[in-house]
Amino acid sequence: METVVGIEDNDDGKFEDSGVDRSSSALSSPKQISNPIVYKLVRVEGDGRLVPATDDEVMEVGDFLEYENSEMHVVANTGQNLECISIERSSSGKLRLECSEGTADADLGKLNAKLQYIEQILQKVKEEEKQRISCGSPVHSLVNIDSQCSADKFPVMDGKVQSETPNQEIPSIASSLNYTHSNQSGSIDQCSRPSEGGIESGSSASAVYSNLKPDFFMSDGEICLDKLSIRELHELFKVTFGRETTVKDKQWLKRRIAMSLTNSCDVSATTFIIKDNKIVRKFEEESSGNMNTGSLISSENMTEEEDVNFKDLSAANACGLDDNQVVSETRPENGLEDENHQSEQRAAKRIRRPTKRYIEELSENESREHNPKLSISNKNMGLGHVSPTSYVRAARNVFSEVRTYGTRFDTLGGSDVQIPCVSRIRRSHPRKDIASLLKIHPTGMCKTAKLSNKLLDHSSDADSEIPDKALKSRMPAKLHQPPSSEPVKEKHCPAIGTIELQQESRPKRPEPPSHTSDDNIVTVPTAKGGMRRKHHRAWTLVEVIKLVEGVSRCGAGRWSEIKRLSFASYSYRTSVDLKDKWRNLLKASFALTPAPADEGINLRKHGTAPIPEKILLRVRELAEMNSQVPSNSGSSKLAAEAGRAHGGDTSGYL
DNA sequence: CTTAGGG
DNA sequence: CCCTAAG
Repeated sequence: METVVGIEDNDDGKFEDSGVDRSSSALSSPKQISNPIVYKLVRVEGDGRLVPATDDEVMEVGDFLEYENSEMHVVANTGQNLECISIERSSSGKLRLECSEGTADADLGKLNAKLQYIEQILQKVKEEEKQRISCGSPVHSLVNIDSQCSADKFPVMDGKVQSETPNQEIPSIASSLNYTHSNQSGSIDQCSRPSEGGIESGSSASAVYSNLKPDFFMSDGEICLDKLSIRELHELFKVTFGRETTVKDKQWLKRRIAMSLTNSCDVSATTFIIKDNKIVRKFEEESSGNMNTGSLISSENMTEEEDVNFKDLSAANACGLDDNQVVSETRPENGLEDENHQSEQRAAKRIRRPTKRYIEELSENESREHNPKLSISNKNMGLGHVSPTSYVRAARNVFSEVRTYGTRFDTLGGSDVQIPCVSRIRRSHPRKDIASLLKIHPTGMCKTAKLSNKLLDHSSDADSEIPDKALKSRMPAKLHQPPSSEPVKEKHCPAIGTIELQQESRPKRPEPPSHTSDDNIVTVPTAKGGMRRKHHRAWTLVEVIKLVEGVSRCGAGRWSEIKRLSFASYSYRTSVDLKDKWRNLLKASFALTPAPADEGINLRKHGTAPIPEKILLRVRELAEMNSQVPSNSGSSKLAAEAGRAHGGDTSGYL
């Protein structure tokens, strides 16, 4: 949480130096790609802070990533190391802090022991996998990943353990993360790291497992936990959480354990997998209960993409759950089980689904803490026990629009709870609750929001691979990508916007200035008393061009079509946005050309000539075409110009 | 849900 | 941009 705050601080840093950011991301991206963990693209600021990559960023890197993906297996090792390092660097400070804060030494010791144990298990598994791989199983890629992950994890997991683990490279940070994670979902860094690891391991492990014994996995998964006696569950709980529990509720224990295992970083996940698939399975069922997960797991021949998806899903679920749990748990540190229980339930509720608006708000605010208010959003959700399905559903609903690949990325990001990524959903309606949340902590909420996002994303992803996504095809992207949540861009990181701009503009030409980077988020007081945020995302030249192109192709008025065709990659920019922008363009184009001879002149007039005249001309042309009424009585001007435009160079453009 | 228009 | 009405 605290870490999150730090991110928030970034605001100042709008990354004007997007160039730098980009470069960094680009550099890391390939490697990242190789690593499942790395998936999340993160921009490292000068401070060393990690900023979640935006969709745009992801897109940019996307090519890279995709490319890499094909080959990544080989590279993976190197990539991971690098990534780890980078992460470490950036986040280490925070992480450590948390660590210190975190669990008691005793707990740590236990954890370490557990981790070691897990590690051993993992080793075995790896070996098995390798053998399998050598045999030529398709899983190969997965295996590699897994091994890598495990390696990372280990070091990370036990800072103490380091000596034992071969990888000393990995900083103690990881360990701190893990612990922290279990105790608190804390800083972004932590979250991202652990979650990633966890996800990765989990997915990989699961994948592997599936290869080995698909059937078993499928059928038994849950059962194992069920079979455990309460005492055993307690034992497991103890190991997992480093403390004993008096709770007798088997269900609760199972849930708890499963969740923690899944979530918890590498170690837990790994252990989990290795020891009992069941647990994992269980977790999945409970959390996601999705066919998707199951199917993915079950399929032996998973493609990389699928794997990725799977990972994402698991990660998302895990993360979400974890966070929730963590939060709930942490608070009630009193240790009363009852409290924990309650908190857990609450968490579950929370996860279920914040309103879009809510989410957005959260991301922006970055409220560092989960507010109790979150529960409000949850209100809607059914209480009782959380059914996995409900989660999914909620998520889906919320993100229906968002769910582009970007969303998926989010999922990854989701794994990192910390990263502020909220997928931005525009049309959500503001809610009072939200408003209150916002007011409360600008900083906080990130986690929650993220979590929710993750969940949502995942769920959505899981549910579907939505055609759109598929179309877009950014499957790979999804892998690499992180996080991105758009919301982040706008709100948290101005940088994102900048980046985006760069991306787009880069190809053609840098846009003027200001724009991009700033997301002006202005909160406007509503009569109701709620605050509504206006996020402003400057239109880049590229976007404008795309829009014009789309209009030319589909015709004005078919915004949804245009959106699908030309703005698939832009999760923000709704059809309404397109419409609005077009309206503005029309206005501009008319205004612009009042005088026929002045193309050059137009420019001169306003120092700011964001939109090239050619485009405006083109716009005018299109407008005319649309209207098909050159003879508009109303605007002679328009007509005249239009005519001129036609004759002129305009047509050539685009 | 998608459009269109107003604010 | 946001919001709302209308198809």
